[in-house]
Amino acid sequence: MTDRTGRVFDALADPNRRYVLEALASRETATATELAAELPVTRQAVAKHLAALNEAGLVESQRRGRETLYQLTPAPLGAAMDWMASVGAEWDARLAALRKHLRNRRS
Amino acid sequence: MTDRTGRVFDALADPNRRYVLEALASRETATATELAAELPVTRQAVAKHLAALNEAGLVESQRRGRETLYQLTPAPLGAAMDWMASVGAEWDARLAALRKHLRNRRS
DNA sequence: GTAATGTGCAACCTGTCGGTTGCGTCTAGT
DNA sequence: ACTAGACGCAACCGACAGGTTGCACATTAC
Repeated sequence: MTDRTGRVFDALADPNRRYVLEALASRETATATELAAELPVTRQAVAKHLAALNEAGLVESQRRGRETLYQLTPAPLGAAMDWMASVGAEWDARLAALRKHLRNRRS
Repeated sequence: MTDRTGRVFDALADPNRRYVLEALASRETATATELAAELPVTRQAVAKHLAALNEAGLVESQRRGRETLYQLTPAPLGAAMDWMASVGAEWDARLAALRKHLRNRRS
């Protein structure tokens, strides 16, 4: 798996970061101060989270005047989902093989 | 989102833990000492990771004699994927609406 | 021009996480 | 019975992540 996918999971591991993603998903765009108003942490904490999300490629920033707007970029979610799906699928295949094997032995 | 999904992301955030999952996906079953042999850490470290994975519902343990076998339980991955899919989908919908709005304004 | 608003940066604190070491226990082999 | 292998538990440690405070800088409003 690529290292980028690792950073996605790392970004998703924090509850506040997940809330930020949900908020951005329903909002088109938002500033750090706006998001901080809905969370029990300071603006700087939110700014750090946004930096982490940006590092993971989940968010893009765009400065307009004195405020910087953040916007969701959900593409890396796909790669992460692919990894999970592959792990699950491989295991499912093993399980199916095992079941078949047991059925054959029993008969 | 349920708190259980949060623990899944938390579990997936560590590279060694992801390696353990991959190993279990290709192996049906494995012990902590076996897995530790393939990783640059001690058995106890792997045991802690397996405990975390178990806490997240991604792994089940089963003691047989003097060794405990670990086995993948990929079900919680589904819930985590659902969360990601919903965030991505909501954003996609917003983006589509924005595109339509822009196209209407331009015409 | 000046005050207010919004940011970014840096230092600092604290808890937790990943990891190790040490030890006691249980099971399997001989 | 005794030794070796596999565990679990607990204490300990270093590093880093999340958070706060303080401050300087840029941009808007009056």
